[in-house]
Amino acid sequence: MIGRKKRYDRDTVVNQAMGLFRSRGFASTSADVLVRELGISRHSLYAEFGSKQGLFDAALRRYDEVVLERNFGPMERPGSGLVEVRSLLAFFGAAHAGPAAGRGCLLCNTAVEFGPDDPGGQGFVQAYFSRVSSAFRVALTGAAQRGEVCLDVDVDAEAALLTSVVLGLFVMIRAKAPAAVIEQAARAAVAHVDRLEAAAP
Amino acid sequence: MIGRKKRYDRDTVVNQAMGLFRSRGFASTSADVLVRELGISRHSLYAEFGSKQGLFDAALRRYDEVVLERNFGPMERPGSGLVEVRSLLAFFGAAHAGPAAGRGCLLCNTAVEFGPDDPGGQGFVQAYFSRVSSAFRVALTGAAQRGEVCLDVDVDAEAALLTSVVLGLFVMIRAKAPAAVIEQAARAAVAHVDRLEAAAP
DNA sequence: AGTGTTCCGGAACGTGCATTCTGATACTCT
DNA sequence: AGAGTATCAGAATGCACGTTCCGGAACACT
Repeated sequence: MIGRKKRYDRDTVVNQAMGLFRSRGFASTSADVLVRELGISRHSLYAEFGSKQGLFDAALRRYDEVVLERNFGPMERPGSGLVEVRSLLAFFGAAHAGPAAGRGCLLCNTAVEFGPDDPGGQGFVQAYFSRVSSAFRVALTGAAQRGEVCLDVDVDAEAALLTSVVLGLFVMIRAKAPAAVIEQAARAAVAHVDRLEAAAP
Repeated sequence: MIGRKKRYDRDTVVNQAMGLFRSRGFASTSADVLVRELGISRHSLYAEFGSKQGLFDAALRRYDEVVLERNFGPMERPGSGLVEVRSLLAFFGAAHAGPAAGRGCLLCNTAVEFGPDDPGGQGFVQAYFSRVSSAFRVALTGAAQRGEVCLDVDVDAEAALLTSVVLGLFVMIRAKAPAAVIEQAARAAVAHVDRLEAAAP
């Protein structure tokens, strides 16, 4: 390797871009803003990522690897069950007060911003829906196998319902809906999960 | 009234603008597109609405008056109950195949596009959250008073949960998530409402 | 030190945007 | 018909955007 040292760190740049896109959306995060906030030169941005879209793709991938992994990973691992589901719902129910307030979920925001058009042609949004609903399915299937829930529970349908609930929570967290509504929704979702438990263990 | 006749109809313009903003979002619906699609001259657009934002405000108000009224109005009327709730959920569960496919809900989309920033300073998004959650609350309260549901049901929490569910459905309808997930989510939500019914009538 | 390569800061380019302006057109009223 | 007014179609304006280009600066190697 010859030449001048990079004054930026790729990982840091992608992480910060992830935060900017999450707060402001893709369209209204201008190249100017990116250069100003990321501490990377305009030239390097294009050399490293090709385009604003390229950086966005990298940010989406990173979001999947880091944030979705942290949130949904526990449900995806074998042996997961209702504990993990409840924990996730409680976490999102409190997220209106944390760093996600006014930002929501990057992938949910992207799904709405781009609508049916795929951003970047790599299927991030569809993979997102698939990952979230699968995570719930895995956890509920595990719970069913261990007898944690009634046998007549429709795992697929319940997983889809919980997917819808968390997407709705993301919308409300993003738009700063009243904290009470967010908290109550999460609490009622936990109560719903409780009701899936087998009556007689 | 003196002078040339308008060649546009204000109501039609607002309705069509509502559709465009719903499909493409605010930012990426350019003034060019509006002029081309609405059959209104550029000059008249600004004379009538002041700005693109002014037209957007009118579209949001119209959406509230027409679409929200049609969908959530039945639940808001006194005497509503579980029938109206179930009917709404079933309707949204089938919306992925209708004209809303790839478009979702204008106000949900706006909530995500603008995030915590109010579009137009008239509180449309917060009023939206309030209206949706209230509609569910009214219907559930009515159901409780008529003994349709168990007395120990937390009406506020259930209303918040259903709000979250429909917002999530809107996201999935907008981004064309798999039809099965949307249908299952709505079906499980209906089943959840069924379970609120009093065991012994 | 000198040379080649890589990166930086910022200017420059072309495009598309929201908005305003201009001359022509179509209508109402006398 | 003629005068006056409101609307129309499209050009013009000014700005912000994504992207490219350029001269200088910093590093690795001889």
